[in-house]
Amino acid sequence: TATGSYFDVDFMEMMPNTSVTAPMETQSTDCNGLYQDLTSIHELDISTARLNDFCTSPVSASSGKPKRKRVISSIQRQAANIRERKRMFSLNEAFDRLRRKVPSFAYEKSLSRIETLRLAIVYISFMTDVLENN
DNA sequence: TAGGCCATCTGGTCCT
DNA sequence: AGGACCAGATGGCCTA
Repeated sequence: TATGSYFDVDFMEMMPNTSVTAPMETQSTDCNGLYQDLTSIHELDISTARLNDFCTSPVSASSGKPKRKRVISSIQRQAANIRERKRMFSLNEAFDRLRRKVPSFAYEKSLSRIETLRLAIVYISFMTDVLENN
């Protein structure tokens, strides 16, 4: 395939409980309006990739000069989406590991990400105090 | 029903 | 050139 071995990984297999929604109007939909599984992207023919139109963004943040938008095909966009999902998945794994290290009541519902971070800060501060006072 | 949380998409920027 | 990272936008789900 034109997309290489990266797409041999079926990411959705790694996240069986992840609900896949199609909130954006730009997402692919099938004839029933259902979300098209992006993991089948490796089956797409690269020759069908459509380049986005060129256009200019207002101003480059670094140079201040008008800058051309990066051209990205729909195939590349889908690949970037998959990479982003994978990145967020590893971020959530890290949150889960942190959650397990932070004291909480077992009967409580799982800490949210922001709660986990805040509790971790408090916990680390507490443990630091304990160490310094011994 | 409003608000919090989350998953996902997207485009911009940085880095290799 | 392309991947990683990031922040904003959007929509779904859940709970008070």
